[in-house]
Amino acid sequence: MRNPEKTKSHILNTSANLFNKHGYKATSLSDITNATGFTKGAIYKHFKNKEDLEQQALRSLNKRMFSTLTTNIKQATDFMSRMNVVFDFFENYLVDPPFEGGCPLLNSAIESDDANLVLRQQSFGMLVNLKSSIKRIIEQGIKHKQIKADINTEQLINVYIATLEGAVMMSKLERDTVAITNCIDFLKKYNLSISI
Amino acid sequence: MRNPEKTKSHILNTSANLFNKHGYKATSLSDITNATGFTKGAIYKHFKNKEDLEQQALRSLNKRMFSTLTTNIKQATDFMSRMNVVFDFFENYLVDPPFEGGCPLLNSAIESDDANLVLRQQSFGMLVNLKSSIKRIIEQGIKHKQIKADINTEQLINVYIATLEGAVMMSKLERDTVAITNCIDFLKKYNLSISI
DNA sequence: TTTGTTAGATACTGTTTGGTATTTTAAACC
DNA sequence: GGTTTAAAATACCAAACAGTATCTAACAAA
Repeated sequence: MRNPEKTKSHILNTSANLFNKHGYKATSLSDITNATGFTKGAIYKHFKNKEDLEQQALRSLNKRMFSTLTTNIKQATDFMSRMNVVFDFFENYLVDPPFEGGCPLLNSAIESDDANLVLRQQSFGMLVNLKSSIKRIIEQGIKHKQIKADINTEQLINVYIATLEGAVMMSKLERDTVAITNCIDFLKKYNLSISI
Repeated sequence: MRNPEKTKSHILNTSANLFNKHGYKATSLSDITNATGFTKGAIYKHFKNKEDLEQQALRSLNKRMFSTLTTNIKQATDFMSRMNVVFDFFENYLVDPPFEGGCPLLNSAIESDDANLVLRQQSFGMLVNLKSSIKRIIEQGIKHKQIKADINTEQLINVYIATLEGAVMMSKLERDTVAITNCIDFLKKYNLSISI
């Protein structure tokens, strides 16, 4: 009947979705109690305060995001198919979202400001993780002579992420996948141009 | 001594900056009274309620954004220099911001969800405006044989905006202009490749 | 100078917020 | 089966919230 671990993870997952969908500041404790069916007593049993819950929720989103991403990358064998995994991942934010509300990195980055330092650092950490994932793909691609060696790696990483994140924002706003598919097509074409 | 018009525009500008910097939901009326020096009496004299203030503030940001952008575009004479105006505009969000908090389109798009329909429609309208500005630049470029005629206009518009908006998000999060300058360099290089 | 109007200040309201103290109740253990 | 422990519910709190009603004072017109 009673299962504290399950309760905690349920609160964590549900609130993570709410935070990602409606924003951290905009999601109140009563929103969470309504969505989970638990009361404040249960929440404050497992989390120090709302900020603590926000941080753990974002960390949970972070984990979910990179566990699927990295396992899929590992299954791919060359530069092109690995980058396609990344592209599919971003496209899925709108086609078949792993969690509601779009990209947690984008959402937390926009909402976090100097007032919410820890949130800012966490979304910064997510960006660092995403960068290093893509960096590895590019370096492997160069190493195995799948793409040209003279490309500007750091620049390309920034272009990939910026374009994909911006496209998620656009497609979410337009409720239309055209923006994201256009951007991915463009990046794929670019990848062809640097492949050997 | 007393100047109701000036009071209204002062409240509008100050709250627009606060909304754009900290978010619409996160900015309270007392934040606005503190920042403006006026009291709630003054605010509710000029605005129906907080939502009305939010909408008018976003409309003001919208105007500020496109007035500078379109006048600068008009002063440029060919495709390359017109696109450079757009690039400079986005770069300035971080180098010499016309208003604090980054791009109002990006910020309002991320914060707005189904709960705040009017805000959503307004940021959607901003995106439409930005798209049509760039569309005109591209079509003029094709018409005057400054760029190749076989490019996918709609796709390129989406790529431009997505990359620039995403780069603003990244550079703001990293507090470093590398991301935005990298992305702009990349897009400029692409523009060279399609120019005649 | 008086009067009417309105911009803006002040004081107040009901509701919601995050958070706490206390109580109930379910499971674990002896 | 009775006792201990801890999970979760309940009841409460002060502060902050958006919003309103009332009051004051600045300006305009007479």
